[in-house]
Amino acid sequence: MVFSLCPRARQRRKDARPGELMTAALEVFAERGFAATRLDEVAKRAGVSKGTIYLYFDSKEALFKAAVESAIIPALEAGEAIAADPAKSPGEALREFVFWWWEKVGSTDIGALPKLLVAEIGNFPELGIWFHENMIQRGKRAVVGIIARGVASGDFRPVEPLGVARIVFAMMFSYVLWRRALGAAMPDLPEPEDYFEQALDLLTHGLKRTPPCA
Amino acid sequence: MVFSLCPRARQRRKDARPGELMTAALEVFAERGFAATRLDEVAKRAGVSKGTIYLYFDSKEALFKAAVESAIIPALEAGEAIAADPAKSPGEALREFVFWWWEKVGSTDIGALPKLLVAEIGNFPELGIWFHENMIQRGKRAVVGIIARGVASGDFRPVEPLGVARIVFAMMFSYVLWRRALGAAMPDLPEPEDYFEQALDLLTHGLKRTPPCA
Amino acid sequence: MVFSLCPRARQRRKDARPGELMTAALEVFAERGFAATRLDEVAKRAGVSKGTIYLYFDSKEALFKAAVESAIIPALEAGEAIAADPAKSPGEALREFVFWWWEKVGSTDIGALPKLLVAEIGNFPELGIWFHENMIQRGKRAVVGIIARGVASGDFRPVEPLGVARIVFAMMFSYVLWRRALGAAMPDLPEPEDYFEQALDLLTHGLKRTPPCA
Amino acid sequence: MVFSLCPRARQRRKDARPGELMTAALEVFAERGFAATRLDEVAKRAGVSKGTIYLYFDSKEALFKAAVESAIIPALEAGEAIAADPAKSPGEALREFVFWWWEKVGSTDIGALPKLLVAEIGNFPELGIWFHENMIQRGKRAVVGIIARGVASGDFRPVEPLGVARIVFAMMFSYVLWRRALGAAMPDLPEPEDYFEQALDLLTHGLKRTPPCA
DNA sequence: CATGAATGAGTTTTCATTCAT
DNA sequence: TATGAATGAAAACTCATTCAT
Repeated sequence: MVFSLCPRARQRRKDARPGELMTAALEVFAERGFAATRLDEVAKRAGVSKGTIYLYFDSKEALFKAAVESAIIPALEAGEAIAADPAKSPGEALREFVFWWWEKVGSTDIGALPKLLVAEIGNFPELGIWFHENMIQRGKRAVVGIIARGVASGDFRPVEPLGVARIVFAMMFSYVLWRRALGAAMPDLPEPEDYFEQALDLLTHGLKRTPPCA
Repeated sequence: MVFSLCPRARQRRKDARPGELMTAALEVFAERGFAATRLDEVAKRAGVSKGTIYLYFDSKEALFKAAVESAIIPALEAGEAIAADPAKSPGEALREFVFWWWEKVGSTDIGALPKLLVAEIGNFPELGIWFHENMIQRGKRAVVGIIARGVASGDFRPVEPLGVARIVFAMMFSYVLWRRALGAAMPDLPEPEDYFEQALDLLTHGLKRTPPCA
Repeated sequence: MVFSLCPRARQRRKDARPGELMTAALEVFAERGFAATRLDEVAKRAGVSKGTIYLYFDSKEALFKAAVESAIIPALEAGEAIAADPAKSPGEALREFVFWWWEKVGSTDIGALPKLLVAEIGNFPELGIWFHENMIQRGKRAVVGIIARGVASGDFRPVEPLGVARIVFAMMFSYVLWRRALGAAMPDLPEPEDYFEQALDLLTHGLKRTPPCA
Repeated sequence: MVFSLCPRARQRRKDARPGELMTAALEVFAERGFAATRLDEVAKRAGVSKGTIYLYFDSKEALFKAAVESAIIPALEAGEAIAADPAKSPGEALREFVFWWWEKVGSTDIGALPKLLVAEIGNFPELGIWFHENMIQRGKRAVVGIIARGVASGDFRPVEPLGVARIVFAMMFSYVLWRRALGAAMPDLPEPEDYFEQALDLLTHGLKRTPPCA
């Protein structure tokens, strides 16, 4: 058997195609936004011709929505798995949540969604509502659970759990945007481990020096 | 021929036109993104006809850049004024910085820039570099100064000032994006005062309960 | 004043444009059918660029419907005027109706509709219903009135008026189609006056020789 | 490998394919017109895949022409048989011709041709010439023969035979178009027997009441 | 032979840009 | 200056035609 030097012009991969197209599309949409994305470019990245897209999707908008959902669905499923493990201390659980999120969400395909969302929400308002209800709310609930447990156990000060969740999300949301959107322009952006470690430390111990006991 | 009843009106109008156009443009660009923005819509919001735009700007891109700069310049000028007032305690100075930023930047026209930046950086990479160098770096330097002073004075723990600045910016950046982009979809978004107050409190005192002195 | 040798590239004739476009469109649609008509061709015949069409019509289909209606409406109005003049003998009234129809309908722009209708009814069924109700029914009613009057007065045999109307319409419908569609292929097609004269004579007196009175 | 249980089926199928395709094609072409017809639809109606069409026909146009001819050829052959039977009275012969035409032409696949012809003559002028020469002329000659015989025998008034043939064809042509094109929109269209009976009666005896012999 | 996924030329449609008024 | 009708290049979309299986 020999290796084909030139890839076959016409491949036949009906089953794999939609996924390939959605992956390529999500990439370009996240890079350029919906309106600035040319289907030619998506087709090129998926290694097919423009017309092929229309075998699987009715329109550019349909492709956009399918691509977004295809990234969201595994995130949703992953979200189900975030069970606050009661064996862990609340501080440990929070740390695990953040690192789990980065590994399974922020650093994967799904991590392209926040940028896309911010950019396109003005043009696809229903996308924002969907995203908020299904992703943000759900994530916050997980964090709120952890914090509330910590407050109840006396590990944490009597803080407002939702307020803490907002800060945690601000930190994750910002990092993924900075990395995805401003990556090239921000050479001083730290590695995720360092960033999250440092941020969690600050969040945990605060800025203020604890006065020595008298 | 008839006499104009108000001969100065047109003159005044003429001088104000570029500004009016840039304001309207920034609004629409921030809402829809560069590619999805129609000059028809910008013209309509500015109350002029589409052709008029071309009397003042060479192209859609020129208008975009002018609109962005017109929002950035006052922000830059305002930035100059953030002198860390040595009379204030570091904690107080940080709080003042955050609220000043919201009042003078986040809640004004300039607050549209982060969304625009996130959305368009893929299409206008130079915009990202410019923005990072002129806005983010400068802002961070101000915060770093405050934190370093606090650490030196013993008010703060010996934290890494740049790391703190990142958290502070994450909090501001996220809030302005949530408000601008997700506003309609997030009915539970708190008022800025509450959000920043709560976040600063957390940042200052941390989550962890301080154990009572033995 | 001199005559402009080259027509101005950019004319400004907002009020006249829709009509010009619809006229050109009806022409091409009638020639080629809806699907085979290219908007480029319509634009060329109307002396504008392709984009101009979209200033006045939302889509090719909208242009099609507007063009059809614009031809139908004057026909409808003309139809209102067909009052069976009671001063005329029924034979005379029938003759006048047929010639009026040819002059005001068959030989005008409206005469393109039957061909268009036959060709496009499979793709635009609602067009057929509209056409039948508004044009065919109305025309038949006029003829039925004339025939019924003739039967009542004893000028005509006791025929079924609707059956006669069908024959009269068959004759008009066929002629207009033959002339419009097959014109080039049927060099022996008679002039309308001769055709209708001959047809009316046949219809009036029949084929059968009247036996001489005994 | 399995044995085919019915080894001849495929063979028989293969021979029948072109005919099945042409029948399906004529149907769709007559419904939608040439340009609006999708080969996908033709294939579906013929129960094969789109690619199969190209095993038998070089192009859409070739399929169109073949489908048209396949309907025309039996009509031509049938036409040869219309010998004016001298045993019949001219009135009887005319009546037989019309009913023969309906049964063998108008109500069969061939009856789709007039609609197709009217619709596509602008795009296929040669089709019009062919159709006129081979179908219309030939049919008219048959009718002209009958009428001339009737005039010569004194059964008919001394009418112009070609003029009569035109009326007879107008009646047949209109009916087949109305039925095929406007069928759904014209619920009051009479049955062919009634229509032709009534029309022939009118044509034979005329509208005018014959004055009683003095 | 038959299939139907893939292609790409050809159309429709959009909209930044121009320019006669 | 200001207007907005007109333009035409560019992008979305369709579908006859091809070809690997």
